[in-house]
Amino acid sequence: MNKLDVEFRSIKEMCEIYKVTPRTLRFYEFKELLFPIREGQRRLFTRRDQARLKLILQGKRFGFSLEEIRQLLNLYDIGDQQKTQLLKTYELANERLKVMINQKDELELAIEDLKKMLKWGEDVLVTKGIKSNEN
Amino acid sequence: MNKLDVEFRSIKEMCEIYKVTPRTLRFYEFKELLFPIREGQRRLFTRRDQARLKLILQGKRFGFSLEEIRQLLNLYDIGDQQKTQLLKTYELANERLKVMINQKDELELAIEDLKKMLKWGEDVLVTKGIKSNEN
DNA sequence: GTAATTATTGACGTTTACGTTAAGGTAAGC
DNA sequence: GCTTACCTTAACGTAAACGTCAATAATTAC
Repeated sequence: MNKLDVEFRSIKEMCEIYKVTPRTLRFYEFKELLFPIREGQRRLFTRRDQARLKLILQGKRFGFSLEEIRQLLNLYDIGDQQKTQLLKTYELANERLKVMINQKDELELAIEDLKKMLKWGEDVLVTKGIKSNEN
Repeated sequence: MNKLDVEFRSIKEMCEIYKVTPRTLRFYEFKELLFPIREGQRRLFTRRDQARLKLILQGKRFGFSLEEIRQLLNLYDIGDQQKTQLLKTYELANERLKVMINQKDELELAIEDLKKMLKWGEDVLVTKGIKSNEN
């Protein structure tokens, strides 16, 4: 009966553990990303919901939209998935990876450009005696 | 009288040259990023507007918001700027650079994680005979 | 002189991922 | 019996950066 390994969690517990707001969890349920069961009115989040939430948060880090994440979550509900669907999901993730790598390259370029601009701006500031050139 | 070096440009010309929509240019004017003059009703974009637009598009690449860009544009209108303001602008750009570098690091981490997930997904697909392991 | 082109202002619509009240239900503690 | 804590649904609000009409005007082409 360990608090760290219970079957169900209240919305509050979920919020504390995963650093999200109640609104967020309800929103994810509304969007069919989570499927908490009910005890009367109240939501009880299962282990499955917790696993899914972890993946949702991961997915957000990857820049997936919630809708994309919803699709990706099917990758973890394999039993009832058709092969085609599964493969499609895999490919979706692959495409996202490409996008992310492009983003990274773009970002690196932008960083370089901004660095140049800063150097220029620094020169201007130094010339105008607003900033010293030490450091 | 070269088309490549005229004093004023119509909104249409601007759109073609800089790959933006009329709405965008009007929006930038509304937001006080551009200051086209008027010939009757019509807007005429000056060289200054063009220079500013280039910087706006650059700024967007850097992930600046339009409001931040509006402030940064003051860096190029130096004559009437107070030193304090100028330095502040410089520092704003510097902070943005830090943010961008953080973003890049985050993105690189996310890419690595996604790669791992893809590898795992690939294994699953291969195991299930949905995908071959060649390539 | 009329159609086509290009322009204008105005204003509501779009997207995403929630935030923010409002108004109330339920259970525990004292 | 009352407070307090926690929960619920419903529904409008928010941000950014424009998109997308609508209605109208001026210019140009033929």
